[in-house]
Amino acid sequence: MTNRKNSEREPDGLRERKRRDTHRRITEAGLKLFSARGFDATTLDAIAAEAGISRRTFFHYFRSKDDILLSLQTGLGESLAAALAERAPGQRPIAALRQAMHALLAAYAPDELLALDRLMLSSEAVQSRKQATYLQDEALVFAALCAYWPEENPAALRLAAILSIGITRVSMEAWRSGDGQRPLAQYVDDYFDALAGI
Amino acid sequence: MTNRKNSEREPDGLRERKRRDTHRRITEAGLKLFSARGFDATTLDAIAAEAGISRRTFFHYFRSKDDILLSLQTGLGESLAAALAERAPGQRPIAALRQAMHALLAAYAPDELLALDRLMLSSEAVQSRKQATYLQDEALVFAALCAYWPEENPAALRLAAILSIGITRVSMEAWRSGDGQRPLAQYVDDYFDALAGI
DNA sequence: TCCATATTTTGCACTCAGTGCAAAATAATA
DNA sequence: TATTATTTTGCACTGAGTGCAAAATATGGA
Repeated sequence: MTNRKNSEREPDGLRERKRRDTHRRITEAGLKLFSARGFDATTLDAIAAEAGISRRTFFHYFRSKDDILLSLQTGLGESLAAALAERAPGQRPIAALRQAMHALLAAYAPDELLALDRLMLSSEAVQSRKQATYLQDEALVFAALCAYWPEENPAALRLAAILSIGITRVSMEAWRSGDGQRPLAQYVDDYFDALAGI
Repeated sequence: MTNRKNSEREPDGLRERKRRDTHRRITEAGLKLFSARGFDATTLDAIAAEAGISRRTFFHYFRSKDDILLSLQTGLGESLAAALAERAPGQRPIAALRQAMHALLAAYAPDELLALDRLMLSSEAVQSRKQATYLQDEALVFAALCAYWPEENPAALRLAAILSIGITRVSMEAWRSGDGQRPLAQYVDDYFDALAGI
């Protein structure tokens, strides 16, 4: 503990490079085996072997088998909260959220997302944990909204947060079941438009 | 398979009575031990012993340890959907949902709910699965809304479903962290009122 | 280059959840 | 009571995940 200056830095010694590499190899091994045999039928022994490490070492990189998939989830809440920083002055929360979501969508890589989503569907536990992360995303968005619109009614901001995450969720769902024909952004707009007629 | 007329009936022979009793004993044993030692520290062996059955028999009653707690969850989606049948003619979906939630709330037993909720908090897996059930509730409410308001824009009904479940969630949260001082129904009203100012 | 130290990897032994199978115990029925 | 259906149990097994301590490897300085 004499070494390592209170973290923060991203050192680039052999150690860190190897660590990142091992992490990547485990992820790749997991994805490869999951898609080949399914999540449940893939044992940690198989993943460790494929990644060229011991079973025990796996747990120094991931807390559980689930986490291989879950760690690939993009931090929706964080991203949305960050994108809110670009709001226009005087803009209403909902309008700002709509704009923030469009900004995010531009950065998405559709095909990988679809494939990952399908993999997650194959394990009940993973699926549950994934859905639970939506609530955390919602909390992050709510916090950001409170910070940026301190004069608004918190209850209304809470609802705005619920809606933004909910719209993301159902838009992705609609987009996925339409196999990505229409662009994701259009579904998002449909839902935001529907908000007026509620 | 010559017996049992395609289920539906709730026979009351010795077999069924014993079965129900065992189920109840397992639940009670689980709750007792969970609150005494915590969820994770309670083994299935301990639960089986406390309930007076063998470990193997446990799995004829529950699919997993989690399910002891999860099976106690009230079917929010089903109840809400059912309560929507009482809607007034010409009433808007949101107004009907608000009314339906009030009808439900009247039937709730606060203290048990609070205790159960706290137990669920103690296991990550249980918590995730519980939160995942919200999405199923949402789907049920959405289906009911579509059935009752076929002329409305489905996207708007989807948002209404999202909001109704979301409001339930955050109301319970606020109520729980306020330790049940204000009645749950007031939180619900606060959120529905806030809807106007979004 | 070699040494002392910090970190990572590994093996081993263990606990516990959950499953498949077949035999034993118990209830229903005739 | 005898036959049949259902439930309970024991046993042996797989696989996830953990604690511990020793072995292997990287780092930084002399």
